[in-house]
Amino acid sequence: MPPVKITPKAEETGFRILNAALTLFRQEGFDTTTMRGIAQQAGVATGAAYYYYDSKDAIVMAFYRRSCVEMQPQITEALAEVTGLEKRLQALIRVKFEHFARNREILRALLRNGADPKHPLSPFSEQTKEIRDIDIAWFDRILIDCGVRIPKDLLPHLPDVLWFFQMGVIFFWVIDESPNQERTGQLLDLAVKSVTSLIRISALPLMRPVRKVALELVRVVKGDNL
Amino acid sequence: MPPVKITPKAEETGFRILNAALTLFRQEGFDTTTMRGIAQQAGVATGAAYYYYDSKDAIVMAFYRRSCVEMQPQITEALAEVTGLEKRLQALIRVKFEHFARNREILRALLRNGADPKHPLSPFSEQTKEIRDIDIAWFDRILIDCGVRIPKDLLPHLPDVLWFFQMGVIFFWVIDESPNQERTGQLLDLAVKSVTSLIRISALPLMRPVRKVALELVRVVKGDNL
DNA sequence: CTAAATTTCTGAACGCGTTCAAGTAATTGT
DNA sequence: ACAATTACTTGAACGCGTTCAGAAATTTAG
Repeated sequence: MPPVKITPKAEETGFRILNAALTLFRQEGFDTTTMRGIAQQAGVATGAAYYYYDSKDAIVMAFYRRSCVEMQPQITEALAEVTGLEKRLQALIRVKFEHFARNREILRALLRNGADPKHPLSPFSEQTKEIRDIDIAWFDRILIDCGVRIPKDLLPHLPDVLWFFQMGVIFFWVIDESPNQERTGQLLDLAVKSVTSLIRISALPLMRPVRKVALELVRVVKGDNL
Repeated sequence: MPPVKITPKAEETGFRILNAALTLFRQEGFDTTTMRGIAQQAGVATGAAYYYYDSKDAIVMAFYRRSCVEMQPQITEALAEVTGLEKRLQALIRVKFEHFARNREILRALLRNGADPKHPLSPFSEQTKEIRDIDIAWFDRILIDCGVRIPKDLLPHLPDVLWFFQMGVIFFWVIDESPNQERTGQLLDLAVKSVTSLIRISALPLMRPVRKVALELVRVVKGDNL
C-alpha cells in the first residue's frame, strides 16, 4: 500500500518500512516509536521512510487503508450469517473491532487528529473519501430488506448517519480501557438497539415533523464535508 | 490563572506569559507560534514559560479556565432574557460562541487532543472535572421549570447528556469554516429543536422501553469518565 | 545585617518529526 | 555498450517542544 511502487524493489522496501513500523508500534507504542527506529528496523536510512510515506501519521494511514481492504471479505462473511437491521449493524461494527483488536493504539493515533476534515488523515477528510465511501456502501447494503420500514425521505441519508454513528462507537472503543473493552461491548448492544428503535419510531406518522427537522439537520452537517 | 503564584511578581510574570501567548496565537496561529516566541514576547527566557506552564497546551488550558470564569456572569445575563427549554439551551451555547469568537483556533487546539479522558487537557479528563461540573450545573438549572415535562428517570442524567450534546455542537463550531460560522448557526437551531423534541417524545408512555434502553446506554457511557 | 533557604529565571542541550542537497543504483534510449 | 535519465537512498541539519543544571533574585532565619 506504499505510495511509491514503480519498481518491485521499491514496493518491497515500502512494505518493509510499513511492517517495521507496525511491529514497533505494537511493541513499544505509537508515541515511543521513532521514525529513526522504524528506519533502522527496516534496514534503511532515516530519510528513506519519508521517500515512501509523507509522515509518521501517513504510515498509520497506509495501515488503515490496507486494513479496510482486508476487512471486505470478513464483512461479507459476517453479514451472511445474520439477518435483521439490528444484528447486521452489530455484526458490521464487530468485524472492525475484531480486525483492529491488536491495533487499538495505532487506530487511536489515527483518530486523535480526529474529526477535522482539514486534516488529511481524518476519517472525514477529502483524502479518505474513497475508503469512506466503500464503508458507507455497507450501511446502504444493510438497509435493503432489513425488515424495518424506513421512511422514503430518510432512506438516502441513513447510510451516512449510520456511518457517523459507527465512528462514534469506534471512537469510544479506542479510548475504552476496560478489560477486553467490555464497556464497548455493552455500549454497542445498547446503542444499536437505540438507533434501530429510533428508526422504527421515525416512521410513525406522528413523528413526521421531528423527522423533517432531523433531516434538515443532516443536510446542514453534510454541507461540504462528510 | 497561572499555576505558580506565591509572589505577586510571579503571578504577574505568569499573566504576562499567558497574554503574550494569546496575542501570538491570535496573530500568527497556534501551530506557528513557538514557545521561544512566547517567551521572547513576554520578555523572559524560554525556560521561564515552563516554570509557569507545564506545556504549550497547558497555556491553552489556562486560557480555557479563565474564559469559563469570565463567562459565568454572561451566562446568567443571557438566561435571564429568555424562557423555555429550547431558547435557553440555545442562549447558553451561544454565550460560548460569542466568548470564543475571536479565539476559535485556540479552542480548536484544546479540543484536538480531544475526547480522550486520559489526556489531561481533554474536556473529559479528571483534571478538567471542576470546570466541567460548573458547566453541567447550568444545564441542570435550565431544566428547572422549563415548561417541558421530563420523565423522572431521565431528569438526573439529562444535564450530562445535554452537556455532551453541547460539546458536539462546539466541536462542529471550531471546525466550521463557513463565513461567520453560519453553518453552525443553522446547526444549533436544528439540533436544539431536535433534542427538545426528543425529550418531549421520550415522555410518551409508548416510549418507555426505548427510554429505558437509552438510559442504560447513558449509564454505560458514564461508567468511569465524563 | 548576613547567611541560608527558597523562589524565580536562564540558555544550552536533548530527542523528536521532518527536510534536503547530495550521493548511488537501476532503467532507458540509442 | 554507454551515456542520460530516472528511481532510490543517504545522513547531516533544521525547527520545534521540552528538560535541566545551575545562576540570579528574593525571602526567611538567626
